[in-house]
Amino acid sequence: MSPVTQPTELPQPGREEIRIEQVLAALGDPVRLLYVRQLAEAPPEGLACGSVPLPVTKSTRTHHLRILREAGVISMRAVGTRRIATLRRDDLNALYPGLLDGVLGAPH
Amino acid sequence: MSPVTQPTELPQPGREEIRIEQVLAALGDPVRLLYVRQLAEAPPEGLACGSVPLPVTKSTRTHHLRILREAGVISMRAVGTRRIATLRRDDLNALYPGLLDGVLGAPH
DNA sequence: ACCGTACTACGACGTTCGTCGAACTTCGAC
DNA sequence: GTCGAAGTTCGACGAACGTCGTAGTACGGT
Repeated sequence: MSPVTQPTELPQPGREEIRIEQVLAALGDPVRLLYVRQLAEAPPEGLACGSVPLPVTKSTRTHHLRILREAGVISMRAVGTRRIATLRRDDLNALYPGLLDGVLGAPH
Repeated sequence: MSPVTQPTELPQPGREEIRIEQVLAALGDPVRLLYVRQLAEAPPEGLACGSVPLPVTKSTRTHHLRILREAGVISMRAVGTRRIATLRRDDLNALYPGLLDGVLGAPH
């Protein structure tokens, strides 16, 4: 069979579908903000989801990552059994210039 | 007696007490974001709370304004029976440069 | 003194949210 | 083929949230 490496991109909103309320609500949770902060300091081509330490269980982590993804804050692609996450910097900067830097620059 | 005009400032966090999670969560609600957007387009010296149209009742409005105030997003002072609200632009810009503009510049 | 306006306080309610554990899927390695 | 590692899904639970109506406070005007 031709098990060609699929698109592997998990469903996410296009740039024009991103809504500011959802982005802000997604970033408003301490666990998710912690995740985004660590993701922002990672190499440009992303990070395995599980490699970021979080004070919650696996299933709760999945829940939070989904909210970030559906809000348009992060992108996830499947690589083997892993998920690689990246910050959607370009989209966020284009839509809300300054927002991301303002959030990431806040007192840790 | 000396009914000197009191401080009239309602309790709010000092600049150094403002927490980014609270700010983002406060701005993440549609009703509150609507309020902040209208407040941002108002004259620099603020707006009477009740003069901003919102699709909720009085008591719900009070609730939301308190959340915005306690998060450090707005400032309120009493003038007669009215409350005048102002955006804490200086504090927010100093703490999270770019954030406020990013949020306010978002598609209406 | 009275009344109306502007707002706050207090329950109460239904809904959403964050959390978890257990069961399941998928993939890679041996 | 079997095992383990990485994630997801599915209830379930308590806590927090958004909403409302009623009652109460505080101030200004007449």
